[in-house]
Amino acid sequence: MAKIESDLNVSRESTSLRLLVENRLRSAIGSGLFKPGQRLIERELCEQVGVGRTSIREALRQLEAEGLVTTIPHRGPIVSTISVEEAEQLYDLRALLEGYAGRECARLRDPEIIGRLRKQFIQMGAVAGQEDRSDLLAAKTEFYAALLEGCGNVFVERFLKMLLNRVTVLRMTSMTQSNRIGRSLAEIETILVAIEAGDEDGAEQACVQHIKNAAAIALEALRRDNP
Amino acid sequence: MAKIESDLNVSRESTSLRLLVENRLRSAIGSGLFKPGQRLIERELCEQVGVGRTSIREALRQLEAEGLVTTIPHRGPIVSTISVEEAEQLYDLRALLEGYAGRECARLRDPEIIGRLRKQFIQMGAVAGQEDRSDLLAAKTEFYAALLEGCGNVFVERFLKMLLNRVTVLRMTSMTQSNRIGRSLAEIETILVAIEAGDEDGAEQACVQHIKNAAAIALEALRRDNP
DNA sequence: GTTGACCGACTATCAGACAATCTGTCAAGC
DNA sequence: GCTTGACAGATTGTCTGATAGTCGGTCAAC
Repeated sequence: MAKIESDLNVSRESTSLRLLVENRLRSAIGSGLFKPGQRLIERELCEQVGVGRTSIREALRQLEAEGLVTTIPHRGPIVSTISVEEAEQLYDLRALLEGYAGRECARLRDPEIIGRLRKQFIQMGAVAGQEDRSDLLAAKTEFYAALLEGCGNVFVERFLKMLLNRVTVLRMTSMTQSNRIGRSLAEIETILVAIEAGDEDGAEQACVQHIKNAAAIALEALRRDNP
Repeated sequence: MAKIESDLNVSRESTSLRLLVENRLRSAIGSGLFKPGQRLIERELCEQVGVGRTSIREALRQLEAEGLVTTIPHRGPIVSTISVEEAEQLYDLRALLEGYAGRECARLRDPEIIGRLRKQFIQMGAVAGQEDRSDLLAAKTEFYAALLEGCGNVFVERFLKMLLNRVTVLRMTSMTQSNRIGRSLAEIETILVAIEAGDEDGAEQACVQHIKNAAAIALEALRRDNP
């Protein structure tokens, strides 16, 4: 339905330098270039990104609203750290929301969404053996994106995206455990099968269980690092 | 635990003019002074609030992140409108999150939280007969605040606050229906009783039902106005 | 070891300026 | 009459420079 439009969108969203800065900083934090706790000094960011202070500041406000950075008054912004308690709460909420998303996906059974889910699942299986995990992470991200879209609730989608941004760092650690990959794939297949079958309860359960397992790994790693 | 600290906090949060502006604008929108769809012209806001453009803009970015205002590129920010579909989704998510909050309150049974809930419930009963509904609204807001805090999950709390900001306008319309007050009070009592009894399922159910009822009224009113 | 003054590093905020872009209008042309 | 194109006004997007306030650390004095 929106395909024609998007084809005409040559570079219509190039508007707003702020959004570019925002995404740049977001990915810099997500990729670990900026580490949790690190100070983000406005002038340095100006030089690094090559824009004025105004754009930097407004982008930082946005990230602050998302919880990705924390601004200490008269001290400046830092990359948000996450305590073990917060991580637990974050995963609890994620389980709740993703369970809901899975249930709704199973209820609605949008063919396009299911196609995207299956495609990414196959892709994940294909790249699971690679040494470099970035392809796997990309496929998993796409899988989640389809799941969130499929629930048909823009608020759930937005909130889950915010949560996902916050856990990206933790997710990397929980992914590196190679013995987890096999089980993770199996869990995702369970989700997929339940959605395709329209099994609402099963899809919800599978999503919740998947998050709980990922949470257990991530939290253990976090507890080990931050005692 | 935090009581001593908060007593010493003379005016420590007076820092950051931006936050003041933010809350000012938030309440202006919430109270209906700025109506949905209305344009918010930066310079006018500068004059009205009495601060520079920087502060206005950064506060607007924050509100934009919360979904309270929408910025149209090169046109400027407007107070967010809400379609019927979005309102439905918003209430669905609210039911999910508040159900969780109620369940967790019942599980944790923090005496301080329960005290606050009961106090606000009594207060609501006391002012329910008043012509002016602002006292009732205030008590209800406090009740919710205690409920959110009591769930012990900062993310749930933050998200629900954002959702509540978005529905405040709708809530006013659903509140004005005076025949709803009695039932609303009864529903809240059900929630309170279940929490006090530690009945997790009951608390969740009661919260969800309460939201669903409120949603039905609000959505009907919305459909009537925006066909 | 504590107190107090001082300095440097930043942020917080403001004011002014210029370019880019959207909107509406109004006349010209078919 | 309807479309097209040009033009002006309004507003944002962005940058720059400047001032004041605040935090953290240092270092001497008591």
